[in-house]
Parts: sequence; C-alpha cells; structure tokens
Amino acid sequence: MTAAANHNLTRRLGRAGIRDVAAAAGVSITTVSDALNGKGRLPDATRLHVREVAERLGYRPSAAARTLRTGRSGLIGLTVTTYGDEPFTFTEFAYFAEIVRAATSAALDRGYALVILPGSSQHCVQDVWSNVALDGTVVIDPAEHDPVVTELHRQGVPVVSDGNPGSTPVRAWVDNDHEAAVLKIMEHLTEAGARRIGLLTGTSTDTYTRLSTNAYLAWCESVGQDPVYETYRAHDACASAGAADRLLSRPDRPDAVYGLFDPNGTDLLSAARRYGLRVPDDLLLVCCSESDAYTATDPPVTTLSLRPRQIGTTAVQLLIDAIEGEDTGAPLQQIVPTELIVRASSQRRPARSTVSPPRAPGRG
Amino acid sequence: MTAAANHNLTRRLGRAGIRDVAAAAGVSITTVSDALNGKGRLPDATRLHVREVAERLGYRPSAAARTLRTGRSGLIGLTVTTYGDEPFTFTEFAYFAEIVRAATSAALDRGYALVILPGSSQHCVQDVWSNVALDGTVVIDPAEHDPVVTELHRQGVPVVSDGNPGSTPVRAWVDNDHEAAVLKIMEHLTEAGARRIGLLTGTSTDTYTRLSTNAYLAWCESVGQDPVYETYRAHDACASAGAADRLLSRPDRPDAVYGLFDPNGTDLLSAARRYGLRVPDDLLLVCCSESDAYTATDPPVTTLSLRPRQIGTTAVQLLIDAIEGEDTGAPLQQIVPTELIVRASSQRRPARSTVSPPRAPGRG
DNA sequence: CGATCAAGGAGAAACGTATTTGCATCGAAT
DNA sequence: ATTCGATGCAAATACGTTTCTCCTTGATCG
Repeated sequence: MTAAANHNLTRRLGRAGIRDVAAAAGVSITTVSDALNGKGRLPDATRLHVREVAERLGYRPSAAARTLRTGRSGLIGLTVTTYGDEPFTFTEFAYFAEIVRAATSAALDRGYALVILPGSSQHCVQDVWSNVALDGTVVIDPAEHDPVVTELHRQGVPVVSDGNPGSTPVRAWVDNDHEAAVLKIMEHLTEAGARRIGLLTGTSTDTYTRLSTNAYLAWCESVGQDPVYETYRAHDACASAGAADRLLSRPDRPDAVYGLFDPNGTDLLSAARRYGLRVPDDLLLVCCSESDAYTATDPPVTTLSLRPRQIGTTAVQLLIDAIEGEDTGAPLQQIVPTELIVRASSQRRPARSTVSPPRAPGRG
Repeated sequence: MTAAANHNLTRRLGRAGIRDVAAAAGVSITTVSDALNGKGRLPDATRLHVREVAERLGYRPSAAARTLRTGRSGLIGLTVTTYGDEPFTFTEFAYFAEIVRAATSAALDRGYALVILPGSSQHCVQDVWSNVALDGTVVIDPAEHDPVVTELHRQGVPVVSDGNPGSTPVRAWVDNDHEAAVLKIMEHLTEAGARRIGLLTGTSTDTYTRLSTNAYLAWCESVGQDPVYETYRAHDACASAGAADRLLSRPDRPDAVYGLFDPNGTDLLSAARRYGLRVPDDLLLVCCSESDAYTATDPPVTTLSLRPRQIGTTAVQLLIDAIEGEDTGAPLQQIVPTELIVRASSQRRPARSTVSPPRAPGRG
C-alpha cells in the first residue's frame, strides 16, 4: 500500500490535495507533481491521466505550500505613501492611481499579482508587511534611509523605487528628469511670450519638490530673472488656493506661472479671475497634473504629465527582471520622459473660438 | 540536546528561522512561537527574553509557513474587470480607482492586505488566481454565473460582490439603489423646470445600465412623458460624443438630459455648444461621475456620485466579517445611498456670477 | 507522607507541496 | 549471458510554522 493510498483512508474532509489525486490516479505524489508541472520524465499517457483525475477532483494546488517549498510567492508589493487613514495623497491622487493601474497590469502580464501595502508611517506596519510573502517590492518615492526599504533589503527582497533612492539600497530605480522638465516648461513659456515666470511650489523636502525648485532657481539665474515664487504645504488640500492668491497679488506679479502640483491649475485660474487677469492673454499657465479635468476648464490648462503609467510599468518590469535574475541588460536606472500637453492656457494667440471674451473682474 | 540546538549545528545559511531563535535563546520552538504570539502560559521573563533574542537575530516569521499551517493568509482579493490589457475600464476609471483606494484602506485597517486580480476574461487567469492564497475576495459587478465566483465558492473562499449577484452564490453584497437614484434625478430636474427629460445610456446589458434605463422608462410611463433616449457602446471611449450629438439633434429634443456615464457630461456640454444651447438656460444637465473635473467645467456640471469609497469600504468590512466568522448582525445586503452633487448645470436661476453670459453659437 | 495540581516548557505531528535520490524493469549492446 | 543506460515511477526529506499532547518539577493539601 502506498503512502498516498494510506493517506486516502485517513481523511475525507476539506478540499482535494495532491495526495488525494495521487491515490485516485493510482500513482505517487511525485508523479502527480511532475505531471501537473510538466517536469520529470513521464509518458504522455500518465501525464494525461493524472491531469484528467486532478481535473475531475477539482484539485487546486495550495499556493501556501508551493510558496513555502519554492520560496516564490508570485506576489509583488507596491507601497504608496499614506497620509492619515487614506492611502495615496489626495493631491497626487490621479498620479498614484495611474501608477497602481499600470503596475497591476504589468505584473499580471508576467504572472504576478500586486499587493498594495502601507508606507512606513502606518501604525500596524510590522503586522501587515511581515504577514505577506513578497518576491519583491516597488517603493514609490522612498525617503532617505527609508526603514521599510532597509528592512526589505536586509531580508534579501529586491526593491525597485520610483524616484531617486539616494543612498537607500535598491536594485534599480525609475524616475523622471525633473530638472529637464522644468527647463522644458520655462522654454515653452518664454516662447509663448512670458517675460517673468513665477513658480508655485511646496514646502516639503521630497525629491520632486526639491529638484524642481532648484531647477527653477538655476534657470532664473541663467537668464537673469529674479525668482518669483510662493511655497505652501502641498499636502494640505486647502493651502493651494491661498498660495495662488499670494503669487498673483505680489507687486512683481509674474506674467506666467508654473504650478508643481495638481490643484494649482484650477486655483491659479480662479485667482486670476479674481484679479481680472485673462488667461492666457494676461497670464500664461502650466501645471503638473495627470487629471483630465484640465481639458475642460475655461480655458483648458496646459499640463505636464509625469507619465505615471510608464513609470509603473517600467518599475514592475525592472523588479520582475531582478526577481527572475534576468539580466536584461536594461540599465538599472531608467528615466521616463515627461510629456507637455499644450492647451490654451499657455498659448498667447490660440484659435479664439473656445476662449471666453475678456470679462470684468468680479468676485469669483 | 534539544532539537533546536541540533538544528543549529546543521545549517548556517539564509535568514534566521524560528529554530535559530529557539537555539539562541536556549528554549524550545514551542516556547518561541508562544512567546512571540502571546499564547501559552509563560512567565514574562521568558517572553521578554525570547523577544529580545528574536529581535537581535532579526527574526521574521515566514508568512508562507504560517499561512500553510493556519490556513489564513491575511490576503483578500479584489477583482476588477479588465478590458484588453488595462485593468479598470477607462470610462469608469475614477469609480474603480476610488473603490480600490477605499478597499485597500479598509483592508489595511483590519490587518489585511489587498491583492488586485484580473477578471474572468483574462488569458492567464487560472495561473495567477491559483497562485495566491486568499482568505476572501471582493468581486466587482460579477456576471450572472460568473466562473470566477463559482470556482471560489467551490473552494470555500468567501465572496462579497459589488452589485446584485443574481443567482451567483456570494456571502453578501453591496450596491447602490440605481432605480431610486434615477428617480431622484428626474425629480431634481423636474423641480428645476425640465419639461422633457432625455437619457444617454449604454447598449451593454450590465446591471447598472439595465436597472437605470428601466427606471427611466418606468418614470416616463408614470408621468406620461415619451421616452427620449440614445444608446451607445459605453466602453467605447469615442462613442459618447456621437450619442450626445444625436440626442440633441432630435426633433423632439429634450430640455434636460441625464447621462449614465462619466464622459457624457463634457460631451453633452460641447454638443450643446455646437447647437447653440445654453446650459442651464436651454438645457439642464446631470451626469453620473466621480470625476472632480465637473467642478471646473463651464458651467460646472451636476453629478451623481455612486459613492465608490463607501462601496469599497463596506464590501471589505462585510468580507472580513465573513472571514472572521463574526456575525455582526449587519444585513448581508447593504445599500449605499447615492449622492447628488448639485452644480450650475441643473439650476435654472443660480447665482450668476460664475456663469458665462449667453454666447452666439459657434463651432466648438 | 502520598496524592493532586498548577506552572513551565519540550516533543512531535501536522499543513501540502517540490525535489532529490534511488529502485526496479527492460531493451540493447558487448 | 552479463552489463549498461535509459525509462518510469516511489519513498523520503525539507520548507517553517502552529498546536496538541504530554512530561517534569515543586508546592499544596488532606
């Protein structure tokens, strides 16, 4: 009597295991495993027979057991900074949502599933993180010496980051060239006739804010313009409007503005309306956003897209390459180009049909 | 010599396991497990000592082993219908994104992680689904006799659905009352002065479309209005504009329209512009959308929100209750109320300050 | 003084799979 | 006729936990 047959007598409950299949097919566990996974040397007859029996019994291999045995779970993590209770920052919502969407898709395409995990600041981090077996993780915008990344690295879990990881040890990373993006926008506005370009930026010290602001300052220096900018707490949903207002009420009011964050566009638009400034005639406007809301504003606003879909996809590709040990020769650092979507707000003399006529200043 | 100590001699590679901790602490494996999990009856001294040793060794329990042993993975699935390569339908993007966001958050709050999985139509479904051990799954908008749900049910995995599951066997479900929502909108438009209300609806047979359309037809019957509606393939990104155009070019042109899908708002707006119709003066407009783009259109458009955040949260709550066997007494079917966000497009005489003056019809 | 009991902890059996090793059998080659 | 390699499959082991059972040791009580 085989072990499988013996086992078969002892239990009748629960779902069918590999042992049940072996018993039912009259073969050993090994043979079942080999037949189902296409390994070993078995004649086609055996293979087919085993598969047929497995099918009939509705056998599904236990993911947990397989993971334990092979050390591979087929799961990759994605951590998104959480503020308060909600994952994803509100203001960067469309950006994160697109990344998640693209990353999920890219992972599924290669047979992996994606798990969304909380960022370092969560309370019950330890719990949830250590309760799931990950083959690798994508970390969005890791802080310098990020504890999550450090821990993962210690455990030998490959990490790919979105955003320059600094000295944090990651396998690869992907990012935009934020300096180049700012320069592109400055050039665009200049060509559209801007004389003094202002910036709406944040107070936080994350890489994106820092690099972009510095690029702006450097550009100012290079063209001999005095910097004109206002900062605000970018993660405070209400603060944007105030900053926009401050920027446009300055004595040295700019005739063009670039806003680094998503809500800046609408807030600048309504501030401009309050001060009787026509866009784009009196004020050129660009903001960084993934939202399609700016196709329908009055006027439509030129936006800079950071291409979150490509970022998500690329990060996952790099991660899975690392997991599977495929040295694809792809550079370990990939730069995703940004995309400037030019709309009416940054063109001085566009086709006028869709642009509102000048109107008297009123209370917005 | 204990088994743990014995083991300690034999292996020196890889990460620390529970055995290594036991050996280093001079206790048995059982004691380590109990100490770390707060079980068994141990004096605080032992507990502390074990924890300290575990910490020093950087011990992290293997999620796979724990899952295998306990039968619980701490993972819940979320399946989102995928079209082509991308998960989430484009037109319903904001809706799905909000559900995912809220579901993720709700899951994390209760110590679970969320895995996004492909819908039934994917090619490699079998692979990815059976490679991850799930404690339960939220299925969005399951089809009648959905194969994924059926299979999960067979495996004893609890399922909660968003949308009436019909005869598909789920543990609980959550949905909006789509009929009530349509009636609410009809009343709102009527109060705003609408005489003939039109509908922009889809050709597909999913529950949402069907229920909403039928509710509209029933309402027409009850008030004695001839139905005025156009249908289009709602998942075709470009088709909406054509349908909006058709609806407004009819001889029996409605003086108010409700659009069932997200893009309908902007498309109706530009169609109205093309035909020289002022919104809201000549045409009242409401559409179902989660996008905040409609706060910034000209004029802002009244939207119906299906409250995807509450849907996602509730679905996850119900699912985890089912997983943990907590009969909270909560009804197994929960209705999430919809929210009508009234903006200028459906108010005949609003505060006019932000509304554009009438303009001559032009080519949009 | 022997029996009872509680505290503290050790042993060992699962959980369900993948994999390594090894045992037969059989045809062909020496 | 013996050896040999190839073929088809079974047994056993390991993956790292959790948990059930049981053992030991002092202390308490009748």
